[in-house]
Amino acid sequence: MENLTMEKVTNFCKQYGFIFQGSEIYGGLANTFDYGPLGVELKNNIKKAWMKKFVQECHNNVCLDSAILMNPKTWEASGHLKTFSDPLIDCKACKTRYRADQLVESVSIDATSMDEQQLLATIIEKKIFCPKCGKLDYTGIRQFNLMFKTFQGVTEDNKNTVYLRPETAQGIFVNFLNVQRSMRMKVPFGICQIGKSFRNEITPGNFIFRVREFEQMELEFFCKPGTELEWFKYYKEYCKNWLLQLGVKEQNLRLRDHAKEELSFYSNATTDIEYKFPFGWGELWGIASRTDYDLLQHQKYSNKAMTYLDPETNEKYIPYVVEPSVGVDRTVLTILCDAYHEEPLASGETREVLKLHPFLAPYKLAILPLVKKFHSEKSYNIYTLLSNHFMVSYDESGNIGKRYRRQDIIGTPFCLTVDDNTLEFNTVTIRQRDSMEQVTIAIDEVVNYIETKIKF
RNA sequence: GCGGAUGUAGUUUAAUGGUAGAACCCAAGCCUUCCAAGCUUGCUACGUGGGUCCGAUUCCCAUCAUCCGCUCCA
Repeated sequence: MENLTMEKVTNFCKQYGFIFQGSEIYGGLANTFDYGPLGVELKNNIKKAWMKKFVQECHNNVCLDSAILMNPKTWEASGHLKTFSDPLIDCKACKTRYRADQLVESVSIDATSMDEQQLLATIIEKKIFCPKCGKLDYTGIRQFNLMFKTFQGVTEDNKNTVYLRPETAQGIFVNFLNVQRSMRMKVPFGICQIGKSFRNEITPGNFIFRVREFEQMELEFFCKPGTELEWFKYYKEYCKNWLLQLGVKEQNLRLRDHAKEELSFYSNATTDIEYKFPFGWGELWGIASRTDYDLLQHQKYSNKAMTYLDPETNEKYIPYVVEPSVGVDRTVLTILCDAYHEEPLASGETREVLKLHPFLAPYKLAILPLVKKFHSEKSYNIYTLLSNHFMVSYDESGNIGKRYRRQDIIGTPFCLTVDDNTLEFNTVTIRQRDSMEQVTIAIDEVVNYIETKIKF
C-alpha cells in the first residue's frame, strides 16, 4: 500500500498476533521479535513455498540442515573472523564513530594488512583529521566483531570459543563432498538450506528488517567454471519470478547490479533484489556469483580436496558457486507490506484487508455459523472434519459481517458459512475474500474446492 | 555508539502532586438467515528502578524500550 508506515505495520502485527516485540513484559530486548500464532503460519508457508520452488521443482537441487555451531576453523577459512570484525574509532570531540581502516584508506594508504596499532599510528602520523569536525582527537581502536561468540563446554576459555554462524552458507560448503557423494550428485547441482544466522549488527532497525538473529534461505549452486554467469542470470530471473508468483507487486521490486567497486572481494557479479519498503528501497535477496572462493578456502584450511571429477570429460576442477540468499524475516515483511491494504467503505471509514496469496495465508478457511444457536454444532463438526486437511479457523462471536471482516484482516482467503440449508441438504456457502463471490457446494466437495484454490 | 524526541489498557487518547476517564477492540449475554447494526454486562493501563515529598503516573536521576537523524551493514 502507498503511504504505509512502519508504525502501522508493527501495530498491525502485534494487534493480530503475527509478530510481537521480544521479552516485552521485561521492557523488551532491543531488536528481538517473537512470531505469534499467525506469524508462524505465514513464515512457515513462505519457507514451504521456497522449498517447493528451489528443491522440489529444481531437479538438481537438494536440501541440508547443518549445525549453527561449527568448528571455528570454518570462520578462519571463510574469512569471517578477519573481515567480519571492524576496527572502530571515535572522535572524542564530536563523538562520531569511524572505521579506522576506512579513515586510513581515505588518504589513499592501503590498510588491509594493518593491525590496530598500525592503524592508530598511521592516523596520528598522517594527521588524518576527523572528517566531520576537523580535529585530531581520537579514542583508541576497539575491535567490533560482528559474530556472536560463546563457549562450547562448561568452562569459558579461549580454547573452546565457538561462534554462532553469521550465515548458513558455510554449513553447505563444508558438506559439499558429503552431499555430492551420498546423493550421487552431478555438477551442476545445488544445496539448499533454511536456518537461523546471527550477526551482531552495529545498527539494527526497521522492525524485522535488520535484526541480530535472523533466518536465511540460501542456495549454493555448484557449477562448472565458466558457466557461472549463465546460472547467475538464470537464478536472478528465477528468484524474481518466485516473488511475483507469491503476489508481490512488480512495481515494488527492482534488481540492482553491484558496481565493480562495490563487489565483495570473492565475487565476480552480484545483484540485489530490492523491495520498496515503507522506509525506502531495501535489500531482500542477494544473488552473488562467489567463484570458487569458498571451496578453495576450505580446501586450503582443511587439507581436503574440494575437487569434482567430471565423469563425462574427465576434467577435475573446483566448482564455481552461485548463491541466491534471501532473508526469511525480510520476506515476511515484504509479503506483509505488499499485502496490506486499506479499503474505503461507503461510511467514509476504511477497513484493513490483507491480500495474501492463499498459499501463504495463516488460515485457508474460516467456519462461520450463520446464527450461533442454530448452526454451531454442525459448524463445529465441519471444523473438525476440515482441520484434517488445512489450517481452519472457527468464529461464532458477533454478527456475520463482523466475522467476515475479522478474517479479511488476517488474510483468510475463504469463509464457509453454515445455515439452515446445511442442516437440511448438507450444502455450505463459501465466500472468497478478493472477489466477494459466493458459491454453494456440498460439504463433501469443500476439501477439493479449497485445495485447488490454495495451490502454489 | 552519538544527537534529538517520546513512553497512560491490545490500539488511539484525556486528566491529575492525593493512584486515572473515554472511544475502538476483546469477552459474556440478548437480538440477528450473509458483510464491522443495536442493547446490557464485563476484562484490561500510568515501561522499570531509585530519589525528593506526609503522599509521585505527574517533579528529579538512572535504566530499558520506541521513533527520527548520523554512523555502520565482509
